[in-house]
Amino acid sequence: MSQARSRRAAALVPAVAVRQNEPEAPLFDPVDRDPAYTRVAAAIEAKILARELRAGDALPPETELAQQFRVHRSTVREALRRLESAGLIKRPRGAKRMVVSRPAAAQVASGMRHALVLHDVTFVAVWEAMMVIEPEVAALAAMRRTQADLAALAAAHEAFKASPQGDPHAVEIVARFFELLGAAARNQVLVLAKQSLTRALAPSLARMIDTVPQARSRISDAQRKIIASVREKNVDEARRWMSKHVRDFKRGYEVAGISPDTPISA
Amino acid sequence: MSQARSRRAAALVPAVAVRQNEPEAPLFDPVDRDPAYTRVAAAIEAKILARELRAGDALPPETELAQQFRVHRSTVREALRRLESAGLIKRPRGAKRMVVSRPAAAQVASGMRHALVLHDVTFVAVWEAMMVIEPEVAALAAMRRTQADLAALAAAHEAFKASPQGDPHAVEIVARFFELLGAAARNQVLVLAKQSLTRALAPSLARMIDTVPQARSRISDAQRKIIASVREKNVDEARRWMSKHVRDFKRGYEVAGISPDTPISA
DNA sequence: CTCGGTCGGATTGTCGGACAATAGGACAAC
DNA sequence: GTTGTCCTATTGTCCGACAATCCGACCGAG
Repeated sequence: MSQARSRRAAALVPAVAVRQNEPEAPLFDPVDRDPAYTRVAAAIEAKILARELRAGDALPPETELAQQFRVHRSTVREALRRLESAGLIKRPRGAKRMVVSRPAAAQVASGMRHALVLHDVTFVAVWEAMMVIEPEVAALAAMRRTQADLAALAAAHEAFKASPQGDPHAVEIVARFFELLGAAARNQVLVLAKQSLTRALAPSLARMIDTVPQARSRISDAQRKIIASVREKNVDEARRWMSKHVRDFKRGYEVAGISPDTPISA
Repeated sequence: MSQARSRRAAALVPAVAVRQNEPEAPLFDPVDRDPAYTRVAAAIEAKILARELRAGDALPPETELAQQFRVHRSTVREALRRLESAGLIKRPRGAKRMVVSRPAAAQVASGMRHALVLHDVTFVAVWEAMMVIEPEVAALAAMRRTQADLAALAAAHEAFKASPQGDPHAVEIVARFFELLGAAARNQVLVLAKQSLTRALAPSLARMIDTVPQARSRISDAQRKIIASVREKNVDEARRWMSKHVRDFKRGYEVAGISPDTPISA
């Protein structure tokens, strides 16, 4: 560290630097010269992660931040946009000051969705991940579900059955079923991962449901079986049925004539 | 809430708004009045997701964007910071213009890590997720690994064995082992999810390894077994050993006297 | 003809300053 | 108490400016 600093100092005095030439250890680190807005953002981010600024706290006004960091207000604002997009701060509707916040699940999910879409991730890849995660989540849900969870799941199931053929909302209801199951599993990490997957799959899933006639009844059946297993805390059954359920999605795609290698475009 | 809203709306059209007052169906949607920088960011983001702007393309200069959107350059810059933080655009070292890019895995992972940390997610929660994902990833890796994958895994394994007791890099090497296995599994989605988990766990894992004397040899053994199974394409064995391996982490924490409910603080 | 130096144009990073709009609070009027 | 009014703090947006730096072109020396 102090090495690096003194070396960098030498860069300002060419005569010194030219004389030494050990081939090892690149002699010069790339001089770190990131823009001020980056550093300001990093400084605030650090304070948030270190809990010195807690969720709900209001940030000092921009002018004050500008004074403290000795930069222009515009620079502070650019830093704030950074943090805002990361979900670390936000302005509640109709509030003046920015407040510290914790990134919402939806935010993380949307970030992952962007990544998946732009990396041309295929349908099978997402499906495979679901095959890994969802059955285990169902199993956990079967172990930990409460009465409230069951009620919510049942409600979602009814909503799906009630949704008319060709209803564009149907997919959202399916997604909600998955999310509720995640909630019942009481594991925030898996919930986060799951949510990204369902969100990514939703658009193409919608096409599939509309194309394959028997899709709706199969989904409905699976939901019923899963709810039953979860109600009875039958862990293995829950896992098995969810496994079937997810596997069915792929079958649906095949029937619908959608190639498994289709990238999940927005 | 809706009271306040209708009041504000009523200000714009007093006569009409005042007359009707059904309590249901909020009568007015909240007028969307998001700042310009949000809309600019959204507009560019849309073009990127729609592939009209492809990764590698250079964005028009800020002044030009400002002209096109009819906003000031400062406003454009705030929008750019938004997209930059989302990983949708970036400035390659020493490039002038911004170029469109696809969010790197590390970026998504760090986003998820922030979320996990700030939501006080506990060690067990992350561990549980690993228990779900990692064994299946190992299984996939056993099916799909190439010679190159094996070589890389072996190298990482050797590096770990060679790392001196108390080496702070040891954890990084463990993490690399996991990442390489993910790469061998040929599923970008799981890789993304995995990476977030190992990153989140790394700091506390480091403490654990330094505290528990037998941790190093157990990890080393597990890696050896896993590599062997993957080499022989023995799917079930790979899954089993990885399962053991991850389970061992929790045991290590218990031995080290770290409570499973410890939040994974940075 | 290749190599290093120089120059100008294009763009970004940062700054100073300005102003309208609005949230929040205090306070008076009904 | 509710409503209207005024004040202040703070944000959203703009204008204009300038240094730093990258790039490419041009040029002179070996």
